[in-house]
Amino acid sequence: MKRQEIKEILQSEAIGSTIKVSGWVRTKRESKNVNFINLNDGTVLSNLQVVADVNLFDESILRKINTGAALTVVGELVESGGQQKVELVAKEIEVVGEADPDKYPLQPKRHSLEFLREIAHLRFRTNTFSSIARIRHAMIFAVHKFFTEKGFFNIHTPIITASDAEGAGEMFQVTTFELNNPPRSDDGKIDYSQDFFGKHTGLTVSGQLEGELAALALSKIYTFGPTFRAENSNTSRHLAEFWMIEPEMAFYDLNDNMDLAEEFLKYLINYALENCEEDLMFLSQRQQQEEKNKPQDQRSMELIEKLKFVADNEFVRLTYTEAIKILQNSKPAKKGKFQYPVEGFGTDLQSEHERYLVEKHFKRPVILIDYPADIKAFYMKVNEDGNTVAAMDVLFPQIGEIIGGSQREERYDVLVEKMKAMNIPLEEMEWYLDTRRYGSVPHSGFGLGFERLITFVTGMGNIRDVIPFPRTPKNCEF
RNA sequence: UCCCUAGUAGCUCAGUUGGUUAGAGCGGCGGACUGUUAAUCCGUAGGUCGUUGGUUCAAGUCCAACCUGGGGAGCCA
Repeated sequence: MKRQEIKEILQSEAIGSTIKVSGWVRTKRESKNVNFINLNDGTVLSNLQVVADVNLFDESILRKINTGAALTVVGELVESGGQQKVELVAKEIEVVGEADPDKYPLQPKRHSLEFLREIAHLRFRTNTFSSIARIRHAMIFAVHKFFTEKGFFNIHTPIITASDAEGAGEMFQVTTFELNNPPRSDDGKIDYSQDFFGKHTGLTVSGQLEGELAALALSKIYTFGPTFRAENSNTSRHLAEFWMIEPEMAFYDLNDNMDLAEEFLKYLINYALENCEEDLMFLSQRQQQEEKNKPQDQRSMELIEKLKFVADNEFVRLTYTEAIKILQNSKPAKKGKFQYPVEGFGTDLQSEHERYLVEKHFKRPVILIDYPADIKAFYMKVNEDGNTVAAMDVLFPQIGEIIGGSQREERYDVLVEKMKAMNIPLEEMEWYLDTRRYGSVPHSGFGLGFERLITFVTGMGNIRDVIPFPRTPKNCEF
């Protein structure tokens, strides 16, 4: 007999049919004549209740049915008298894999997220993490679906790269040298010409520069790959290894870029609302339970309500200069409540400022554009005023910057001047500059931190809980 | 990396101004009861108090350093 998955069983509710299921025991409740076993196979949040008549099964089998054990059950699907619509009356039970109840770390009770992080290899077996895993998958699929429908091509940009000129962060080094005795040149410096690639290499911090090359031939491309930053960041929204989506479009200006970013985010959120309802409802209840003891004003908006709100409302778009004015005239500025004062043009906006704009002033996502040139990367297009660049940051409540992007500087002379001023080694970037030498066109793109998106969609408070195996400073378990 | 904070049973936590055998709930185990819903009730085992050093007659409690977690900041996605 072919195994059926719990998802299809609960959908079909084929009363009276004999079926075979396999899964892991969540809880077992013993009764005089029957045992109730909640079985979960991960295909869906809900469990299937298996009813085992104690007179039908040997004591030695029933003893092995503990939380965490794997079972295959053959039985008849019947209407249930309890909370669930259907249940499985077992005829045969095979204990496929035992789980010693004395040692199995997951108990039928609530665990802290911090504890579950320490047993990340088992946390998939909890409602919370299986829900997140399913939503994460749905979002991966939706990303590819969105871009495919829009005529974008997915490009695999390299994971090992020699260009560390992107300025996006510290790189992890890639080498085959013996670290205690690397080859050295006469002046005592490490001689990378003898390394595997014949030069100094590292893990990518961004696929953007390579993405631009593809976009300036294929018109619209996107990357979706792992990204590595060796920054010593210890926050709830940074990972050393994360997944980033970077679309790059030829003949797009900053407005086109903003339109795409907003449409993209709303598409993804709507996809989750339409396809992950049960998991979202569970996470919503979980969040409300967790925040029950918080004072009213510190509780977050109900998850599904929050997602609908973002999907249904236009993002606010304003320039950096306008934002500075709003901040300077704000209550916290006048009362000296900001830890970092807003000094006027040139001030780098701090988290507290971004949060004020998004959470207090506008109460919705904000796209900030036209930042001062000196606080942004070399490749961003210089605006006509000469002081600002065509950058855009999409700011979300709670998580802050979810997207960073810009229109790129397509003018060869302007770009070279900028690179010189910012000490970018031109000789290593000739391949990039070739795109500006031959058939250069206006183009734009942005980067979306995939885990930040998942953090927002699931309502989780820590980015380490939305990636199966988080890599952070001092943490590379599993 | 900086600031704040925490580390006591498998998990979540309590532990008084330093004072004798370190407690609870949940989970585990044993039993009772029972078409149950993280079942309920009774009983029971389980601890090098993060590590190292120091102060003291005496340290879970005070001091120092380190390790690890959490919150915030910076860097950013």
